[in-house]
Amino acid sequence: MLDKRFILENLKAVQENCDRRGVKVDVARFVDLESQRRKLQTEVEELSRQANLVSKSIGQAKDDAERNARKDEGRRLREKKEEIEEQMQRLAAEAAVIHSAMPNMTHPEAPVGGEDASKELRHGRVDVRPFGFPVQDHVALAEQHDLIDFEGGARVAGHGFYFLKNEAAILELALQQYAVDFLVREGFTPMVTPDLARGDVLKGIGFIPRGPETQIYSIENHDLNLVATAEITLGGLYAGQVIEAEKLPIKLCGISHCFRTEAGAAGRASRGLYRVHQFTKVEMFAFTLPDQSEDMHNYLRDLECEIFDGLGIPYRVLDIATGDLGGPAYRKFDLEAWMPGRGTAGEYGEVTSASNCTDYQSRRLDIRYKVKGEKGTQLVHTLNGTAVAISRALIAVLENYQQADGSILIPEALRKWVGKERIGGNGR
RNA sequence: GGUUGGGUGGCCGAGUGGUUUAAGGCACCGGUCUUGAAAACCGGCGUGGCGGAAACGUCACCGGGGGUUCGAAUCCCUCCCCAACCGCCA
Repeated sequence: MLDKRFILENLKAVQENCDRRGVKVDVARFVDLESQRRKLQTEVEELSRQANLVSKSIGQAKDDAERNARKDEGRRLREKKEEIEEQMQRLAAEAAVIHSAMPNMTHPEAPVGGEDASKELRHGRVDVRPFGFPVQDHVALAEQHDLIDFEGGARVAGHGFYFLKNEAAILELALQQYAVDFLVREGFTPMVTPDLARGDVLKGIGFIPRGPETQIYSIENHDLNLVATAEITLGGLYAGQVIEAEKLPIKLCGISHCFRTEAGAAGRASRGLYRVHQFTKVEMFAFTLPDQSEDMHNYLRDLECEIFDGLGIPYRVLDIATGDLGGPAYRKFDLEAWMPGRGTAGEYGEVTSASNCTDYQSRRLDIRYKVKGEKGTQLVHTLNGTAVAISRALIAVLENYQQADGSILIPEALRKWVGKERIGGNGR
């Protein structure tokens, strides 16, 4: 959520921001409703003040007649107040709908435009090179080496689910180990998080559970939902808390399963593991002081680069355009890894993203910090970034490390956890 | 799933209809004392909205919502959450 006062004082800038981000919101209408509501609020407060005076005077009434007269007066004031409060609530309800639709403000350097306007910032350490033999996609490779059972997944849970088998199962664990090991050395606190969370936590982070457009699986008869990312639980961890400023920044690394209905996403370039209903992810999350968040954002992006450099996978970094930002993000960087088997001649596919959500999430979740010796509390900034989304990373590993003989090398960095250097060929 | 007890300021915690203007403590801030620090003592100290240049004024807030009343942290209804124990269970 944006700060209401900020919206009132910056109507034009907020409207322009919504337009740039392709969100249809009538900011002027919100300002109008909110101004009216505030006027009524003042009236209500004046009536409350009078009613309080009447209440206090009752003890001093000299007889029953006077006492009763004052009670009548008090009742009259209360009824009038309730009437105005009702109007106020109608205004507030309409304003709240507009308010919650407003996206975060945007970093001034974020490229303006739709998806195609996203700007490439740089490439990874490893170059994309021709293979010199016909490449296979990860589905074919997995079939050849008996690594993934899509049919079995479908039988048990439907399309979009799968069993990882053999080296793929080991690689899932190895990728987690690799990412967590790396992040712990960077000072992140490792956490295995709940895979379910309450509706309020989802909403605070910016997900909409149980709507017609929802991407979230919900549990029947409970206010619980399967999380789409550990961002939800890590952000929710500090909901309603006040953090001492000297403890910031807090850097957390969460391991969770992620569940997404992917409603409406069928039929696109989503073969095999690319777009699935469940996957495992190692997520980075940070709480910072407001003036730390931009540096933290760059840091998270650079860590993502280091992780993929370490795996030896080519990638590019995108500064995501305004029209393609989610609601809470002030700025977002994506890493797209080279997937040689994707499309007709290989394509980049999104593998991580890092967002600076400034105070947009913390305002709704009520996460504040307090500076020792200073009065009051302020909202923290929150950031999140993918360390490794296993399913997509697996695609990149399998496809980039395939060899002319059909075998697949294990990336050097993962060998100590996989315990071998090659799938197929001489290795098996 | 069952039973019981709980939810009050940054934290702990008192408080069963009107000096609650939310006691007291911790933490924090200022001061006295001290070479310095600690301790002790004195004073200050919740959050948010609105008005105001400010001093200040005013309203709201005791898990959420609703109700009773001139007046609710306190009484009633309802929902949520937390803890402990029991049952079941990897």
